[in-house]
Amino acid sequence: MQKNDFFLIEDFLPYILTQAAETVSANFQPFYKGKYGILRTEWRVLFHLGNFGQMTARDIGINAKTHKTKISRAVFRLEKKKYLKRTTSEDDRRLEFLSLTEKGLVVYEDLKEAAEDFEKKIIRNFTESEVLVLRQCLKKLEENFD
Amino acid sequence: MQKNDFFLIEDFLPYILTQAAETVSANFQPFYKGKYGILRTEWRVLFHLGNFGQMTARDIGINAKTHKTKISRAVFRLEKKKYLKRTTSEDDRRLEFLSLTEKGLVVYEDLKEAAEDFEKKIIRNFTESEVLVLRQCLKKLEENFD
DNA sequence: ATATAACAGTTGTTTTTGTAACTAACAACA
DNA sequence: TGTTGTTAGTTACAAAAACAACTGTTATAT
Repeated sequence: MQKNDFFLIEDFLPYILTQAAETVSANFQPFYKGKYGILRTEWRVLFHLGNFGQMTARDIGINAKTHKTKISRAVFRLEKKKYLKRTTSEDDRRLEFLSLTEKGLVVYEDLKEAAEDFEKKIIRNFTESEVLVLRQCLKKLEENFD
Repeated sequence: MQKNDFFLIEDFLPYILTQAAETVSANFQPFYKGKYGILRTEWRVLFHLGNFGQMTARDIGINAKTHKTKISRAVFRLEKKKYLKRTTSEDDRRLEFLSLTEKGLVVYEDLKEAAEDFEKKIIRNFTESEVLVLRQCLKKLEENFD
């Protein structure tokens, strides 16, 4: 029972999208995991705080589309490494304002450089227009599920 | 010490690429996990066999860039569900040829339909040219790390 | 032949994630 | 003021992934 089958897994967009993301992520990971022993979610929290300054776990979770338990654990580990500090809000004592310590800021600045270099490297064989379209497409993919 | 800082995590290509992949994957998952209780790696193995016919775990691993322990356990679970069968090679008794059972083929055909529909859905707001460039870019990203 | 290395696949252990239930604080409204 | 519901964040437990060590088999090379 051989089917007239035009479907190819290697052309299936969700598959090749995930493969590309996994390859890129696997190659970027050494910069933060290898050098500082932090996981991807910790990298994300670090970069949110480095980028936006003081934030609550809640807001990081919303912005990074990451579950609160994952954020909670990442915050705990970054705190243990003394990369961030917490301050309970006076207005609403459920909230904690998170911000980077001096030590965390140093790590962030270093990883920011690494990130910039890495990004340049992965698009070195792209035209400007390709980069623009790629960004546009990734944005549209997200919007499809809002 | 406020830095002159143009880096934005939300523009960082590895980040938005991963975010897009995670969003798309999370929305596709219900089709195989919800309906058949299989995990992503199991879906990949199923689709490799449905697509290419008989294969060894080794070759699936190479093609899908997936570690052999992950493949091994996915094969075990698909076998337990009677979706695939194994045949030890006569020539090299380390090798096992894997192929879908009738039952596995039925599941594959159903999920193939779902995949085709899903893909159409996620690129519904894309121009033809955008899809082409997106595919080209994802391919180039992979090639950067071969 | 036989020792050594390489390979396909599995198993055991640890680490990380997912999910649900929980605590503590606030909000809404009778 | 209660009482009920919602929210921010944590914790406990189960599921899955990562990593290393293992078994059995084949290849290589002396």
